[in-house]
Amino acid sequence: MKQIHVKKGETLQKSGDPKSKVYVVISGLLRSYIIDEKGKEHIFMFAPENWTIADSANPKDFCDFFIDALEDSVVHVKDKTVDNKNNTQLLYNRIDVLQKRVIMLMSLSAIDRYEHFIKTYTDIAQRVPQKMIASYLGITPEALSKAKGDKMRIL
Amino acid sequence: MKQIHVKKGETLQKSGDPKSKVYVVISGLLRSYIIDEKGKEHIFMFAPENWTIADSANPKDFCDFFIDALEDSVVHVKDKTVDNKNNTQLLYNRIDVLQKRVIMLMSLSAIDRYEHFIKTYTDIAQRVPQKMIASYLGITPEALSKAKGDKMRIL
DNA sequence: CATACACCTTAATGTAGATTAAGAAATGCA
DNA sequence: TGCATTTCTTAATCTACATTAAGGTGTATG
Repeated sequence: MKQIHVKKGETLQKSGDPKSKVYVVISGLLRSYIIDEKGKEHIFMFAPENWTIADSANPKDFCDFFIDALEDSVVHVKDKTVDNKNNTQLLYNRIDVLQKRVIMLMSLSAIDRYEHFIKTYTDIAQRVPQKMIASYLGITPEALSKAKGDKMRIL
Repeated sequence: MKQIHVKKGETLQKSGDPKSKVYVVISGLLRSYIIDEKGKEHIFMFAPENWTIADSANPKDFCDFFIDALEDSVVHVKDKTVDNKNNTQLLYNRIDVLQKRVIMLMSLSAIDRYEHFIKTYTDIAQRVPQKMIASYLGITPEALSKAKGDKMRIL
């Protein structure tokens, strides 16, 4: 298990890479995202300190995701085949987050998803540009800006 | 690990139930779904033979999901705390499916999600009413009906 | 058989969010 | 400090999907 330093903007993993690793963020901030057929980015998740970020859970598959650094970061790189007792709890946590994510995408409006995001990830929300939050929420930056503006005007 | 018989329409688990189980479908078909604040159903997943269906992965949390039978089914009911070696692979598989689901919700149109669903779950698609597929896709039955109609007319 | 019920379709209208474009503000860099 | 680049906002227009409502089909039930 080695520890590496990555500069802001540096890419750790590209979609299609054969071997994906598990990255444990010691300090800084990483993200994972896809690029769809239209060339549009969709951020899948952010990973600040003490979070784990990794690709499609199955170690034998190719990567779906790009993973890069949004801030200068220090990262532990682990091999997926390394399996320890605690691993199961980590997997449960990831499934839990994913389930909630799908539910939100299906049942909440963009602005509701935004507010939930702000509440749940206050810290992250202050550290990434708004357009990245929009990407995470599954909407365009313009739509988010407008939604926020509309909200303000009502209050 | 006990085996139970459930009739079509029977509910195995309700949102808010304190203890969630893991259900392994021996025969028949189950589904999990949520009911949002507006009372609208959103199907999270279908589980035909040999599939596992379970709630929010963390065993200590309350259930998010309703789980019921769409066909007369035979189901193994397992306790989540029962942990064996194979379990890890099952968790990886679930994470993989969830990841792909989120990606689809964010990057594909309703009709594209439908076609992907048909391709991936041909069997399921023939066994559940269309309105349930719509719910799984995150759209209304009307929208799905229209999208299909439009598609036919173009070809 | 008749009636009810669940499901599918079609159509009219409404709306959230996409797209495009332009300018303003913030940030990075020489 | 000044310039360049990225990010945010606003606004006009467009489109996918939601909502509502009505009618049609199949199937289970008295």
